[in-house]
Amino acid sequence: MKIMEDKNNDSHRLILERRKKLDLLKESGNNYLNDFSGNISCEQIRKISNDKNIIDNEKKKFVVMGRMMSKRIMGKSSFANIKDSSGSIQFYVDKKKFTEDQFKIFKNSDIGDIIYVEGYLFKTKTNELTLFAVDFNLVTKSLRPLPEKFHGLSDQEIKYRKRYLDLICNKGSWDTFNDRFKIIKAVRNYFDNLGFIEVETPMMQKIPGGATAKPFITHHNTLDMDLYMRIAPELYLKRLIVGGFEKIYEINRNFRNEGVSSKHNPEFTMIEFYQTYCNYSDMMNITEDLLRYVVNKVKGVSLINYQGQNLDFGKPFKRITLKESILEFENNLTKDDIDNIDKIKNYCSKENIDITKHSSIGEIQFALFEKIVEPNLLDPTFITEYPIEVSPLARVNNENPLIADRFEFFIMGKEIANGFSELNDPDDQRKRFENQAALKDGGNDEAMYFDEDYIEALEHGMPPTAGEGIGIDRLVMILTDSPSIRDVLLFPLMR
RNA sequence: GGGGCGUUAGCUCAGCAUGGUAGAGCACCGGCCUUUUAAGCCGAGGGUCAUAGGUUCAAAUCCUAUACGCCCCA
Repeated sequence: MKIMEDKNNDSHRLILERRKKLDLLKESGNNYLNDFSGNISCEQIRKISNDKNIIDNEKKKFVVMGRMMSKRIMGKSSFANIKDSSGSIQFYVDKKKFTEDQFKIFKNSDIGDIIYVEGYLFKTKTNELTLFAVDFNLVTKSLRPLPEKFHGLSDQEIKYRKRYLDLICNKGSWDTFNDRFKIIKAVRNYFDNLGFIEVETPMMQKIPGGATAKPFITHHNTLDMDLYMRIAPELYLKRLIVGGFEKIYEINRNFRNEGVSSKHNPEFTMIEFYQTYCNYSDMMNITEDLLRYVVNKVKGVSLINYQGQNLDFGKPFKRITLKESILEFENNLTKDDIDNIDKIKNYCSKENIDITKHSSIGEIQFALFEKIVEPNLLDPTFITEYPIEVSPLARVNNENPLIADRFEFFIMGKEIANGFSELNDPDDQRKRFENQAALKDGGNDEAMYFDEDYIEALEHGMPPTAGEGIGIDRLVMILTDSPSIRDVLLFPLMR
């Protein structure tokens, strides 16, 4: 671990050097200034500079504020760069044009300081747009040196732990997070435009439901009761459907007490949305339309590249059933084999697929799918016809009682979304919960809890509804070409 | 849980196979420098080589354990 503890001399010396400069500023009452206004962003300046009358016009002065990122002093003339959230611009300091005090402040300023620059625009010999400074001030002293200017910050651990440094130094990281929030905004826009209402449901739940996952447990002192951090908002959102809402969504955090990997963080962001008088097929259409909208909104094109693989969101997404997908990726199995419990078990043991926790054929088919198909689903693909046993909240199919009206959606081998026609038969839901409770008693700590209160809500009548959850972090990974979920979480969990 | 890789100056990295006084660039400090842009030139400072043991006359280097991180597998 390379976390700075300031116990060595070099770090101390660099900070002391800057503290001395801060003391000088304090003496002149010039430290930690506030009350600035009238500044303009670097991006705005670049736009304005297209007007030829602005260049070399000493009467047109602009104020820029931001962080000083580089500094080149050459005796009487100096160049430096200032960066704000919109970009950066070079400024020029002519020693003769500054008072002695002004130049002293400039000379004593360090890379990383927050500064104020006022000046007019001109172009250098190399045609770079530059602000000719007529005034300069140090607004906020930076007491610690920034990482190296050319290579930036590359220590993965410090990038995650001290994200602010990563954001200052690495344009790529900045752009990724900028895109992340554009994506979330585009998703919201999409549903708002369709007349969906954004709602909020509990993060702390007495009974964690809506997914098969291990929850985090916490405790309320005054009430002396244990509570769970939610693993999904699903059962509360469906209570709202019972209550009369017809189109709702929630974008928020879920918490799952599971392993940490490049695809999993204990807290992650999901959107769940529900619409009455719809089925799972409508949800697939919405998903396809939504992704096309978001990709175009954020990237401006429908063809993107993820880790070397081209992904075309413009063409129709593939739709295939779970069993068909197994046959597609495994030539040694026939359609009949998949439905034959002995043959499929035999195959799994040969392929080292762990099915010790599973007994029913549906569970084994699902395990087989996860192992041999899922990692190979590179292009955007819907998988349909999920076994009923692994879909305890989904409506049973009319023709085939062994499958649910459900789909999952994959890109680049990652599960991005899961949606289905909602199970609104309270008696069927009770049986499904009973099965889950039995699994839990049997030692499966990811199985669902029995939620009597939710059954009661269904007994009041939930209109036919379809719903879906989309993993926002994974979607952001795809759209920002990020290999790890930690690259799209501002502050990923670190030990 | 198993395996592989990594941790050296504030930052980016050499050095380690074959043990022998700790290196560079950036940053910082001093000097020179009027259109630079990874500015340049001269000079100076800055290290418990992740931690703890071990082997050895001698360990950043070899061995063991631990911590933290990254990747792969379960």
